[in-house]
Amino acid sequence: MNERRKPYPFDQIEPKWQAAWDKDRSFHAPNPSEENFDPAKPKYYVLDMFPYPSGAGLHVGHPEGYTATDIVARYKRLRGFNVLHPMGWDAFGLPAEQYAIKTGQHPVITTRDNVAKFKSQLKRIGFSYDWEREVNTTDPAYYKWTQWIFLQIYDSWFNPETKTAEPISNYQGADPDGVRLAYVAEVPVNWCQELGTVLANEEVVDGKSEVGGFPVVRRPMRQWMLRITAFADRLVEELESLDWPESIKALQKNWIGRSEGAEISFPVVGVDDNITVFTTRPDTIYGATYMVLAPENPLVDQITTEEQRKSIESYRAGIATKSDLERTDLAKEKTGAFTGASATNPANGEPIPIWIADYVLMGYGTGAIMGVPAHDERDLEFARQFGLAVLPVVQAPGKTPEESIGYTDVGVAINSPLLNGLSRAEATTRIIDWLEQNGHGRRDIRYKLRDWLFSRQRYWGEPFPVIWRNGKHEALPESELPLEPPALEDFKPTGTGEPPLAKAKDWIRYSDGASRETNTMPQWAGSCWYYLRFCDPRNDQRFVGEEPERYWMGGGKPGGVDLYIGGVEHAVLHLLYARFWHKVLFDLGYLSTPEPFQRLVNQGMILGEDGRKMSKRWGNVIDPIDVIEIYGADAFRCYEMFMGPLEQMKPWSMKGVEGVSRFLARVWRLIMEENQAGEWVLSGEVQEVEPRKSELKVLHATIKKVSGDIETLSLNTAISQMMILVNALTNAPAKSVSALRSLLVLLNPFAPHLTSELWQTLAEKFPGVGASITEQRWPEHDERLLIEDEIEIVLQVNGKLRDKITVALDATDAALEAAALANKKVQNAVGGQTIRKVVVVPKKLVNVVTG
RNA sequence: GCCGAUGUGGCGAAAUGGCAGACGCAACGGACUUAAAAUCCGUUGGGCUUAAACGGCCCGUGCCGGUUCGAGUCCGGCCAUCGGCACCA
Repeated sequence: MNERRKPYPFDQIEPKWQAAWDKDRSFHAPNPSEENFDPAKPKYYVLDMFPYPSGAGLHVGHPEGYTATDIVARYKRLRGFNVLHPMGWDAFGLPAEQYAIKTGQHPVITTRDNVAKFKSQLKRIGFSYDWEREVNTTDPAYYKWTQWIFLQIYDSWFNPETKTAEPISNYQGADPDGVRLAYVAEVPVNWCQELGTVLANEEVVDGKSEVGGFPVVRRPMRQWMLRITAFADRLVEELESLDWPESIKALQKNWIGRSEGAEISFPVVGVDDNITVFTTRPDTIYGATYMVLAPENPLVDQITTEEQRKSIESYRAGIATKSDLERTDLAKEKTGAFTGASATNPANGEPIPIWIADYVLMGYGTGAIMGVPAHDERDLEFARQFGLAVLPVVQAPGKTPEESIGYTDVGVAINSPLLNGLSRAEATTRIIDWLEQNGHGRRDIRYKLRDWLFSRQRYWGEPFPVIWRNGKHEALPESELPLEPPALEDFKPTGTGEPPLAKAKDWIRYSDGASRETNTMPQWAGSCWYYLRFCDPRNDQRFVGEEPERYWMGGGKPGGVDLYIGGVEHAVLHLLYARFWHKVLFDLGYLSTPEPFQRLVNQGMILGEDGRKMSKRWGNVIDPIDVIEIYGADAFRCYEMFMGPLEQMKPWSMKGVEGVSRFLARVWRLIMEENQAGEWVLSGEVQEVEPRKSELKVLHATIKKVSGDIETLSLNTAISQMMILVNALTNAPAKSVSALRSLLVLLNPFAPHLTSELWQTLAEKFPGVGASITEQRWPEHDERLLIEDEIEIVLQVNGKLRDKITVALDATDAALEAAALANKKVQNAVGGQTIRKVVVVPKKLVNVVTG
């Protein structure tokens, strides 16, 4: 392979400037108490979702979001902001541990190597991170505070009166352990045998583990849970004020799944017990013709009659062997079994049979429903399957309205004695009031969201700062943090559900009979608060100092992280968990804003050149470092932004990279030329002259467009506009130093190395240019220069373009109309038709309407 | 089924209700060169008309309809693709 001639010497200038930025601490953001802190500067916090440093290194998806934030960070600095733009490592997790199991190499070592690799790769792209703020979730100095935050959660409860988290010491009830925000419960959990651990609902996709795609089964286990459900309402409501994509808001709302309705009690005939159901349609109670319990519902044992016991037991046994996937298969027929018992419909006193069926889930509502075939498709299907009573709905064929149930075509209820004549909304209110007054039920809200299963049976995670004494848990004293995991030879999961840490007998022993918790926290723990640590990463007294927190998170309106960019895959995982922790810490008085991330943007996935998802399987994976070798980091950055809208999914194109690389080379040759010896020197065409009028116009149009486009993250069109400018300047006989100065500052956030080098070269010959490009001010556009004295007017007949004419800027409407009517092409198009109307849009067009 | 996003040239894509296709890729033609690469200049949505050029005309933003002097853009109804949720009562 012969050496490809480089379009400009990026291989020399890129390492040079990266080293210079490091040496000069160019991108260090001082905190309020530090020297060089300028209180006059507004703050801007721009954050990337920090990566898991895998052994494979960066792929092209990482730098997409990172480049966008880097452009914004550099732009805001030039605009005079104090910019917080940090990077760190989310380094606990399965791959490092699995690698350890395979090779025996400790995850600390693998993590260190992988971080070093990631960091050197990120540096090669020229990101302007403040590396002095680097954090690593696996660093004891970091997870000390993860453990500390867990203890704050453990020591809190949710006060339903104030709807906030409060210290457990405020709790007046008898059983504080029953209300803690972190608690232990024996619950059916998602157990993954292959991974040897339990998983959160959010980590299970289609009955398989999100990591690895291994089967997941339901199994009751004692686990640590976080009471995220207490915050369900606030997590939904407070989404409203956030500048997030609607799709992400919808995903979170959907996941939380709030539904309003009522709880209704049905007395069981002949047994001193009630079956409580949750329904969103209490107004349909008159149509309830049977009840269904989930097969796992403990009430089943109490109410089943002797004759039916056998058939109930065999049905339950059949269900138990089924996976969640089989159970929830929508295509299958309804199954169920009769308990022999019946219940009384509280609304009309009618006895109705009680069944069990697997279409009713123990995990939602009360694990029991009232069957209303007239209103619910699933109930109807079940009733038909088993020949249960189905009340005809309004105007069913062959039925008179008198025999029917439901709402008439004018929307009022019939054959529902308490509700007749009411609208659906009125009927719902009326029936709930009636149920409440008569002790049959109450208004209720239910959520799909479950409490967060927070413990894992893995080695490579934060140990819980908890000890057990006489079967009861208690907090480890704060002075003993960080609690480091024991040194282990064998990291393997035990396979039984007992955590690997249980093998470290010495470590477990705490003191006089007390022992340590052996579960570890899930990977999400460290990422729940890293954005806070970035504000004050070296503080060893507090998880974040009050002043830095107030400045970076509280300052400005409305506060929080000003811009957060990352992948959509975290919509219901990281982004929900972090909001939850943030709210707890906010309630406890540690934070100044109720929400962590004010503006969120998701970058779209980059596909392979073949339009498929990049994967080893298709052989279409692009390695960013390979691209940088050939085209340089600036071309790589610009191409990733030029591909298309940031949020959109789009395929990679090497030809596209080449096009952008050509553009950067044109910028280079605008200022540089090769001398006889083949060295690049300042071009003789660069002169201290005023730009021509046409150049000034396109320059100022570019300043305006690029500034606006960076604010809205329309980075592809910002680059287009700079291409237009460069094309215009290339055609100019003399290259004006002042125009080049502006161009370089505009392009600097996108191509920082190239512009830094060119700036330096310019400044050597023309001292007025100014020392360092990173210390320049962003140019302002002059609206007056954009105004033309002659403008083009579009002439239309009936909305169709017929001609264009050039007129003076100050031409009156009447003059425009006259010019249009005098135009030959307009006259041709009008023909003999009468002119009904002439629409004149000043400075734009004239539309002649005939009729 | 429900929720959300997206449909524009050969391709990636642009267009505050006002010239559809900016910018880039690819393709084609030209300049430079012994030649190639690189670079520079030009053409490029489809069709019809014309011997050719100039010009002229028609069609065109997933489909059907509506609002408007004017719709890629707004409204209503469909279709397709992608993503999420899903016997959630």
